[in-house]
Amino acid sequence: MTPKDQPNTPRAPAQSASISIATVAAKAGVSIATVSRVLNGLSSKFSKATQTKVLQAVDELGYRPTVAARTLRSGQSRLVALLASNMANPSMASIAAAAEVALRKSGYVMVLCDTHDQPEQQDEYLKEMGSHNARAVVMLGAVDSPELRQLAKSPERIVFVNRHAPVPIEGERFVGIDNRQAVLDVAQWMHQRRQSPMALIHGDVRSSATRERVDGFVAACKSLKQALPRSHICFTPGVSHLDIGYLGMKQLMTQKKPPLSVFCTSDLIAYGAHRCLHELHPRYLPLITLVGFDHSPLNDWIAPWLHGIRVPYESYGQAIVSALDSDKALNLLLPHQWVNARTASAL
Amino acid sequence: MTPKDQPNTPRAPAQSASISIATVAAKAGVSIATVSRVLNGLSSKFSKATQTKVLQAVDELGYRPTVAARTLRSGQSRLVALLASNMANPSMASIAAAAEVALRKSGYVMVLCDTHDQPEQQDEYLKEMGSHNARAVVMLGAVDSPELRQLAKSPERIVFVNRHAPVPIEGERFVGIDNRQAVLDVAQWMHQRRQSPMALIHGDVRSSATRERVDGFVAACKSLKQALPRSHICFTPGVSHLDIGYLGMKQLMTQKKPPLSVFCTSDLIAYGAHRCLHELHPRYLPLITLVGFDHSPLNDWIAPWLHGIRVPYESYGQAIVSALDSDKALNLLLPHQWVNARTASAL
DNA sequence: CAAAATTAGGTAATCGTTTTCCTACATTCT
DNA sequence: AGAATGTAGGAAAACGATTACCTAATTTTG
Repeated sequence: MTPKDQPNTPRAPAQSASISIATVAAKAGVSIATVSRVLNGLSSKFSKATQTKVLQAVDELGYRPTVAARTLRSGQSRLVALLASNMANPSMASIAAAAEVALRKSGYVMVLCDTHDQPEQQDEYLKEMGSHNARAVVMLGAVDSPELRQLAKSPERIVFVNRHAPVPIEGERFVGIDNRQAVLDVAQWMHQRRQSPMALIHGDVRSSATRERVDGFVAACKSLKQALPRSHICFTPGVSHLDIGYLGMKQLMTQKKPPLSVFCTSDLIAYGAHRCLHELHPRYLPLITLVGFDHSPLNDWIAPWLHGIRVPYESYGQAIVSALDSDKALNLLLPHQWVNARTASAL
Repeated sequence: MTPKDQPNTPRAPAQSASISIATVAAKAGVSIATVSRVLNGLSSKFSKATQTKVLQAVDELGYRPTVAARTLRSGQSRLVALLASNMANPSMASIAAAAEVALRKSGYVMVLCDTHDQPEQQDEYLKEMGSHNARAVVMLGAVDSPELRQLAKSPERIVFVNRHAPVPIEGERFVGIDNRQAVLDVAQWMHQRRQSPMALIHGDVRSSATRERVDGFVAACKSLKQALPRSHICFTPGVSHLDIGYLGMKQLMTQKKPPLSVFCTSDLIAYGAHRCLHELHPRYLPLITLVGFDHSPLNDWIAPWLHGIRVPYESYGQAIVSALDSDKALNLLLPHQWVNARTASAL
């Protein structure tokens, strides 16, 4: 027998008629190249008539380009990775949700990664995204790491959200709010209401956002001539924000003059503080004003006693896309808002 | 000048020495094929010595395979899409976070998609994932749609979480909890505490999870001879779970005999109900027992007044991976748990 | 010891696009 | 009219892996 007539490989078993660009080209009676051009909008490369033919064929066949082939050839993909430092934090989840919607609308596909604030994890993800030819990565709470520094050489491929780059980056794209102004608003509000003594419970200052809030608040107090003794500034390292709040408040209540108003640099911290009062000092609950930072929509329902700065997480999505598509450095500061508690006291 | 010596295209600008499998092969002194075989563990195709050489070259070069090329050739990717019906729901966010970690650990990459419970969005995403050659899709609250029915023909590529497939599927992979048993626990607990009259506020029963909870609770009440009149079962279509709870409770309080205990089929509904009591009937707050369903860890902090069924969302991640890797139909029911409120009343 | 089987590894086809050359007209400029 | 420019579209070379097929050497088997 000749080598030809031995088709013992029975072909791919009825592979549901995988339609490729070639199928479309055949149906439309044009070349593969032309189909590609029409699909990619390379105008002045085809006539109106051809375009119609091709698009109709695409439509009838329900053809969709194979992403892998496109990515391989062009070296670019529509993947955008969102590296979040801690998805358990509801505000991060909000941002992720908003980002997903906005990215999708712009034709991107979002990959979600939780770095747990660990450089090794972050590096692993960054490498992974490299081998996926990811268009960009959105750093929602970046930490310093070798791979990040490497990637920072292409600043158009990174967007920093809320927390600035851990090392200064030429051409940084940033999305966040004006933390200094926000905490100034907080301090002024507290000052007007004469709710001294004041106190501050804050998170880890390795995050630039927290640092800005802490420094800004301290500075604001000073300029308003509001006392904020060292003993009224609390931070517990190594525990969750909820515990930071709980422990911080517990400590504050041991002071000779317990504070009448407490600013917490995140809502989670405020939740913790509230819980502490609730459990250990219920009589103080109506007397102490708690101010948080984030103010997710859920607050109106489950923490109506909480004042604070509302961060417009819904609009982060669009902002992130803008930063992504910007061709130069960008520092997008979204408008924040002071929100009064819905109930009179911390009850 | 000859056509040759006209390199006016200055090459890709210092493209950081893109290293491919060929680079590795050259360095290790073997063929491309051998490198590929070593990397894919095709043993009995290379010797120990070769393996060492190759792995060392890979290591020294910091080589990582290009995902697109691999996907294109093999027709399979490590992408897994998580289609969530509503990421604003904290329990979905919990599941997403858990799934991400577990999938990553098994070498998958998770793509997050929010379908907003709309069939068109869901279909769009399913198509998108098709053109990405996604390994599988995890449906976190599936709705019926043409594309889903199409995909259902390969049940090994779908995992349904919490909510069963909208149409019966041969070989369905499912991850969730035993809703019937859970609501039986609820009813029995209420019964023992003699907290009649009882009431039920539930979500949209188009979700199989909600349906099971509603039907199960009604059946349990009947078998326990607990009255649960039609007027004490509330549902408001077309609004968020928070509003369902708020409006449901408002309605219940207009009854001649307001309920002493209320079962809500989700925590969000319970939050809404609580808010209603807080705002409109504060005197009833200490008297009425609220029971929720989900019990995210945050509840201990911000809703300590809430009883309920704790759904082990942390372990969903591993379960989803198991379902994914299973070669046959699977119905994974994870253990739930009754959780008492941390405070005595709804205060 | 010859035949069969196994091991080790190279060659080249292939996956489905994008894109660089080309060619062939049609139009506009000098 | 001849040259230059623009428009429309085809042929074929990448992109970077995987894998079927083949060869040669080595080991096992009868």
